[in-house]
Amino acid sequence: MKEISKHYDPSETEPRWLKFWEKEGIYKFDPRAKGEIFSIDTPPPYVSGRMHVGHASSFSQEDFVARYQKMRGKNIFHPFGTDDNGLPTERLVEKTYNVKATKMKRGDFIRLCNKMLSEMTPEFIEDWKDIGMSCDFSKMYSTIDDHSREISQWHFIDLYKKQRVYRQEAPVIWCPHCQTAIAQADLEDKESKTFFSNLVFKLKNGKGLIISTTRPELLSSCVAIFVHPRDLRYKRLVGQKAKVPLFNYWVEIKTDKKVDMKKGSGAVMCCTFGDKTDVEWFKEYKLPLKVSLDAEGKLTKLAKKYANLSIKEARSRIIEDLKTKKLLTAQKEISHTVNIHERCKTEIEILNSKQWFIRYLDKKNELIELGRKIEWHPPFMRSRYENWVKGLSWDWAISRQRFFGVSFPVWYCQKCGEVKLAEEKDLPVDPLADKPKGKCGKCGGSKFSPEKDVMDTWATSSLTPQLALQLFYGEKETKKMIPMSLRPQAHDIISTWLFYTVVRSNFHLGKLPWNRVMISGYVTDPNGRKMSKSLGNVISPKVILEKYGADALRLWAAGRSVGQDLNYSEEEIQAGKKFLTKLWNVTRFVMMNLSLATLEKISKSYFSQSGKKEPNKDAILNKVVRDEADKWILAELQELVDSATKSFENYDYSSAKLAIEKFFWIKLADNYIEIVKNRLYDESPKNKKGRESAQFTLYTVLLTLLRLLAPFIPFATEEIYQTFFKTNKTPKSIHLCDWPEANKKLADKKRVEFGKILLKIVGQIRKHKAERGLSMKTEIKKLEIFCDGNIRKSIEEIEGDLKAVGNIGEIKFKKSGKLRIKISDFKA
RNA sequence: GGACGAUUAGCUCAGUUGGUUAGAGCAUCUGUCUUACAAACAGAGGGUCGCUGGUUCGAGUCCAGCAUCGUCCACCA
Repeated sequence: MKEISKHYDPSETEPRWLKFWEKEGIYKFDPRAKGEIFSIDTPPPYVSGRMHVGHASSFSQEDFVARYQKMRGKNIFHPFGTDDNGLPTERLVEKTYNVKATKMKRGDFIRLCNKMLSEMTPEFIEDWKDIGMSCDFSKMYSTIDDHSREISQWHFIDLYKKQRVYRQEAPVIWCPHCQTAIAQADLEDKESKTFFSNLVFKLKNGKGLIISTTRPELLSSCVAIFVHPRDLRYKRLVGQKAKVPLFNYWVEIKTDKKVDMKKGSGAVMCCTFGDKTDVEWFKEYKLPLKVSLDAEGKLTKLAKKYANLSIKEARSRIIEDLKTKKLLTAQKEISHTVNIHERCKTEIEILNSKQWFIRYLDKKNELIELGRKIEWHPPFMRSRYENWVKGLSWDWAISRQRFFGVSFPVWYCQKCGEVKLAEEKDLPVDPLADKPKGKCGKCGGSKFSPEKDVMDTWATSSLTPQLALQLFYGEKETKKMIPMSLRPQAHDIISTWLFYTVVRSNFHLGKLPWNRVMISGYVTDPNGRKMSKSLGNVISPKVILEKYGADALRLWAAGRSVGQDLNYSEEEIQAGKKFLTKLWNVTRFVMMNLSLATLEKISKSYFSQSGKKEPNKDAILNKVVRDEADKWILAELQELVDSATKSFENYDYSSAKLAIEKFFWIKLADNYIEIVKNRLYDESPKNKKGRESAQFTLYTVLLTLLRLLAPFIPFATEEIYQTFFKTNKTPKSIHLCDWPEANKKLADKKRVEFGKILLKIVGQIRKHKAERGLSMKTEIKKLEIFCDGNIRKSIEEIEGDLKAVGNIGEIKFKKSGKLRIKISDFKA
């Protein structure tokens, strides 16, 4: 027998098994392997710094499912990729190298992005390996590599042909900091303080009309004034004109129901563009376009003396001038919510510009219907999706005036402006470097200008099913593999990644991208607050891994039901580590009491010739297991297998974990082992059969338990399996073993019920001793049990075990309907 | 303003279709070296299940309303 330490040391075992799994290709995907395919659309994490603890928990949860399904005999497609194109990478590059993309040559900047990624990515991925993800890391995609660019461009062309994508000059949401158009989904809310100012617009008769606004800097963009049609105060003014202060031109007073009579003076100026309502009015009333803001968020020539000022500067200068000219009657500080760009937290503007859009507003109902066809775990997350789709009011703007992204496979004819698409066989293309083939289809022109914009990162990441599948499959087979089995992801990107993927899959293939989704919650700090750098409450998974190991981290992640937020608690992770120590000690106990020869003998009968099949149940039943206590724990085990399987089938890993843990600690460690201890210690010939029964039982229980635990704690279970259970006839890794099946012959409700009685008696003996401050070893001379005939019969069968566990001299039975015990005396 | 979730022991959470005395871990207290484990074990204390009504023989569980917290969305003049 190998010497084994008292404590389980993850820092020693985990790296060792990581290497082993990689070397043996345990998680490699083989499209031709046996078994129904279970495919997972793994979220490609964004390469920016290190893994977040939120990642660690949600990826662990995904991995529980993957490992379970693998043990169920499915052929698991569990790919891995990274998301790295777009603004966050650009911002990180700018920060890391202290450069500015807009001030550099485009090519130099892109080279810098690629350089940083190639340096960062390998280390970044290590974190995912370290937490024990069972992904096939041998083939990976990145959303900016040639593979992804080709697929993304191909799908753009597909959309173009299907007339789902269009280019149009229109008001778009614009980030002045990133200097690009962005999508509705890229917005966040921010509460901010500002001044609500009352401005005087002079009427023809010399009187003043009060307009309340928070955006006086947009005055030169004012194109109309609106009042409510039923507002009696202004009824006579409708159709008249008013003079824009400082800029002294006339705008018409119009009516619209969207005006809130109670807000400010009840009269509002419409600027192109201050907000979304302005856009609606602009379109509805065909108002003129007056652009007073440029791409950088500075005022244009239209603003005359305020040109080139920033919004903030212009605002205060205009306020000053209005004051001087007595055109400002009041100003009060208010707090309002503004939209900011999620990536850089800058307040957004609305600018008119030419952009590519994916048209989906006409498909809202269909998209809601599709959402209803997906199996949601947990189900209530679906309403978030529906809510989002119902609230959509802009088509999806997919062009970005940035640099590090997938380019559009598009040129424009210099003569007539017609779009010239790249040919599919040439993909991926860089229109800035490559030239289109042939002449303009419309006018026959042969000179073209490239599209400089790049695609929104979601336009590529919404194709992850295709990106992942095409690493292993051709185009046709990929189509067949969709819908995939599962999309796991966090709830904060339901309105982006999840929604966009549904959109793309529907437009390209006319079907769902996956059959079910599993939505994970957030990780918050111990006080339930979201972790963020500004709060300084971010916990790095690296620190947890070093201190407690991946298994402990995973156990913690398994502790919250799907979709629920998880607050970080070091105590809970410690509890996970304690569980591992306990598991280790139970294993040591079992192994100390099984000689190698016995192990071999039992192992032979346990595994059939094929080396992988189910245990020989009849052998267990008829030949080896004979004691009641053994049959009891085996009956409990069957119940556990049954309930854990049901939970996993329902994607309810946390219930499975709870049940397994409870069985392990309470039933097995605290009670069963205590009960059979003496039977194991007694090596006398007359106890041979009793001893073997216990040995066989312990072996069976432990190996079954290990397999149940393998999805949660892949490292510790592998260590134990490899050290004690693996033979040349068994699978080379526990992660290639079958998931245990409940054995109906061993399952026995009556024995489970009897177990409760047994535990009650043992509990009362322990309580008796504890209350008197006695050692558990103290001998009890006589134990009287008051019970009915049936129970007496069962107890008599385990009399030996019971005497041993309580160190009881003699057991007497008294007839009684209600179970109780009497401990008459004991020796000190 | 809308949608969704949460509210159960000091703390973190379980609690299946309504059914005996509402469970676990951590923390607290008492005891125990017991040939797996003192980083352990045994035992104990601790809860008006957010509030108010309703349905029911029976409600932590179902229904209605309210409150507090969280998330997403809308509002942004």
